[in-house]
Amino acid sequence: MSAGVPKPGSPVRGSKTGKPIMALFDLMGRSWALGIIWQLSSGPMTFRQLQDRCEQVSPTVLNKRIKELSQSGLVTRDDAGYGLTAMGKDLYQLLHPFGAWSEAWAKALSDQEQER
Amino acid sequence: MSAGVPKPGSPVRGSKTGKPIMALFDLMGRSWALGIIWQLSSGPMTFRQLQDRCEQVSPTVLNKRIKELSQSGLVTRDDAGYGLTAMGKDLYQLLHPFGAWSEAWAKALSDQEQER
DNA sequence: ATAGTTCGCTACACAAATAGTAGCAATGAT
DNA sequence: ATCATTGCTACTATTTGTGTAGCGAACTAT
Repeated sequence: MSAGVPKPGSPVRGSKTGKPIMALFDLMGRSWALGIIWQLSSGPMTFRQLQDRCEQVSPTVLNKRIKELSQSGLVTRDDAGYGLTAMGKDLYQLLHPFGAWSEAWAKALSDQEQER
Repeated sequence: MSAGVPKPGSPVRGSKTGKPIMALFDLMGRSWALGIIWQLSSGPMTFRQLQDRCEQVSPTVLNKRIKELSQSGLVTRDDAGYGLTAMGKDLYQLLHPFGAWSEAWAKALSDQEQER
């Protein structure tokens, strides 16, 4: 049922409507997609550097994600290597708060474990 | 390589370190996880209502996601049905801006298509 | 010129996740 | 007793991801 790269307006994995938010969720809901954007936020890097940063994600998937994210206008490649486009950086701005939130979430979960 | 429900501190799918942000990305990077939180933000609902809202996601996956999100402290169930916990609502606050962003993204992509 | 290194990536076999359909046990209303 | 609705579970088919090996091109050093 997958329809290739999630593109707003056309059906995507798990969504026949293609509502932009669903297309975005599909794109972000693929393995390592979020991680790749997260890592690239610290600046452009080579394929292999990116692979290392993403804890040895398989080249198969990395290449696939890169192609998808490129077609979605979030990632590009230039002399410096792979990096975020303006739109990609824009998305990262929304993603950034998740870092701090995840720390609080981690703490809440471990506290909750203590109680048991 | 999956390690069940992504839990900060322990290895997760695609991450051996278990850094909170990676655990969170793993959790969110599963099919329909984001969509479920998105839908539940509009209030509690039954299993089947949620399934309908999520465009007929298979019950297998929906049930799996619900269990994962419950264990992660983001979703609960009460008389009114399934709903977001306080922490879940908190996460949704971060997720909310993605709605508007995805619309802009959709527009940018279609404009880009016009140019070709 | 040649040998070595690093690069982006492809090929392939295996494992895991998801889709999609059918249907069951429990509950409540008629 | 019948029927509808609930939250699921079982099952198979397909898709997606993992993990390893290695190729061809580009660069570097000898």
